[in-house]
Order: sequence, then structure tokens, then C-alpha cells
Amino acid sequence: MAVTMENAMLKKCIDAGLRMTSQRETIAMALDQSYDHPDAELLYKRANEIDSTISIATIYRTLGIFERAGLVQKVDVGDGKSHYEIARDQHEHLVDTQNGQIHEFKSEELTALLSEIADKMGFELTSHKLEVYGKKHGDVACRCIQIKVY
Amino acid sequence: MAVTMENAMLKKCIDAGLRMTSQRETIAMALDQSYDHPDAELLYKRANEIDSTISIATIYRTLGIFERAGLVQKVDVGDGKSHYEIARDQHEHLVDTQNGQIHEFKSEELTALLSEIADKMGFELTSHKLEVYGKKHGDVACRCIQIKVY
DNA sequence: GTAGATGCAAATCTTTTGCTCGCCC
DNA sequence: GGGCGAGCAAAAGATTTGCATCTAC
Repeated sequence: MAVTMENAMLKKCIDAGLRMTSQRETIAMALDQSYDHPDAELLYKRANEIDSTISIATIYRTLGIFERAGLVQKVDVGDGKSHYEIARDQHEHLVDTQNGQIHEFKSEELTALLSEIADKMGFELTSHKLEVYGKKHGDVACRCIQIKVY
Repeated sequence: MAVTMENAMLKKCIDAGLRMTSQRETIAMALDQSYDHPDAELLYKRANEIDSTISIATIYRTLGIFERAGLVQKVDVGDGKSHYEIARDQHEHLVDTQNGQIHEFKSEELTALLSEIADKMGFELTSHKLEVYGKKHGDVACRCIQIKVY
């Protein structure tokens, strides 16, 4: 929200000490311009619009490196593919089961609760993945759609 | 917890109106005997010990049918494969990042909180998937392992 | 009897990898 | 210069599917 420069991701990469190639810059830019949760294929298409010489292998390798550096995070939408987003402060995803659209939300209460539970179980919370599935109030849920999304 | 008969799953299948073949009965039995979260391959092995003529394709097809009937649920452990468990009352998974072991827990507070959040966002909660990752208190977390698991 | 289920093998889809060449630091 | 990164294509791993055959209802 508070980010004003267009390629904040590039800075993060440099700060993380990553060797920056033109391809990585391109991918960083494509990520910066993605306000949704693209999978590798979609990100590949977007990166290609910036630099058409990028290969899909580089997309995967770079995403892996970015992820390991804590710069991006995988999101499981339930379609069998890995989707990605720039790592930000902790937030959750609500998937609309009627159309697959993702709505984000935050809840410190939730994070605190999880941390508390983990603690009681003798664990230190590292991270978590939460996807909430729901349908808009009033909409009639068709069992089939609900399942397809899952 | 309250289930005493050995093949409760079979009953559920029949109640769900599924056509029961010997293979489906075998898979139902294998699921009944699985107190962990097997992936398709492991369930295939277990089913094979009961009936060695079952094929992996049937495992996948049957799991899909069971899932669509709401009898089993997928669990995402973060290893790229789909794991399954018999559908039960809502509960969550805590994954030990040191060894991949899954610990289950329940929290009505959590469910209530999610339901409340969804409601505020104008959605009716259908279901949710939560996996919490953590390491045992006192264990030294190696960044590599943490990442490997995710 | 017939719609639906199974087995087998081939196909598909996503992601990873080996290898050679090129480029960042 | 040396090591890491990139491209290409082939491999790998998980899951799905076409088709002929079989079976539950």
C-alpha cells in the first residue's frame, strides 16, 4: 500500500544479495506488476511481454530462489498449480467458491491465536497457510462448484 | 473416536449412494485403517495388501469420487502430492518442519473467528484449509529445512 | 440389460534437471 | 577469470484419460 516506486522488488532482490541478471530483473518487474496471484505459466507470459527471451525454466528457477530468499510466497488455490505473490506482511486468502476469485484479509487476532495454539502444543510457529472458502451471502451454492474449486 | 466398527467408511459410501464394487470396498477399508495422511501412492500400496488386483488409476478415480461425495478430504502437506484423510469434524494440521510429521488439533475458537471474518466480508464460510508450520520448542531451526518443507 | 467401474497403457500437465554456453561481480 | 545463471530439451513425477472389458444394481 505504501509502496510508491514501481520496482520495489528489484531493491529487495539486491538487498537480499541476489546476483541480478536481466532475466531476474524482468521477473521482479513482472511480479511487481502482478496484483493477483499468478502461477508460473501466467508469470511466464507476463515476463515475456517485457523480455521475450526468458524461458519457463528460468521462471521456475527464479521463483524458487525468490521463495527461498523470502521474497515471494506460494499460494495454494486448489487448482494443482503453484501460484505466487510477493511476500508481504501476514495475510490470508478467502476464495470465492462461485468464481475462484481471491479476496485477501488480515487478522492479527487469528495470527495470535495460532501462535498461542502452537505454543501450547510445544511448537514455535514458523508460518502457516490458510485458505478460507466461502460463497457470497445470498448466492445459492451448487455442491459441484464448491468441490471443483477445492 | 466413537467409531467402534472397523469399516465405517463402507457404510458411509453406501449411505452416500455410491455403487460399491470390491475395489471401492477395499479402498474404503484401507482408508479406515489409515490413521495418518497417506498420498495416493501409499494408499495404493495399502489397498494392494488387501486386494492385489487394484490399479493406481482406480485409486485416483475412487479418491476423486470419495472426495466429491464429501467422504474424504485432501490435505496439503507441502510435498507436491495430494494426501488424503477420511472426512471428519473440522480440525487443523500442524506440520513439524523438522521432520514433516503432522499433528492434528482442533479449535472452536478458530472456526468461530473465521466464520465471523467471512461474515464481515459478506461471505458465508463453506470450508477452510489451514496448515500451521512450526518447530519444537528448543530445536534449532535451519533455514534450509524450513524452506524445504514448504 | 445397461450405465457405470476397472485395468492397462498412453497421454497430459506441472515442475525439475543435465548440459553447454554466456554473463555478472 | 571463475562461478553462477540461462536456454533448450529431455526427464521426472503426479494425475488423468481412452478404450475394451467387466459388473453392480
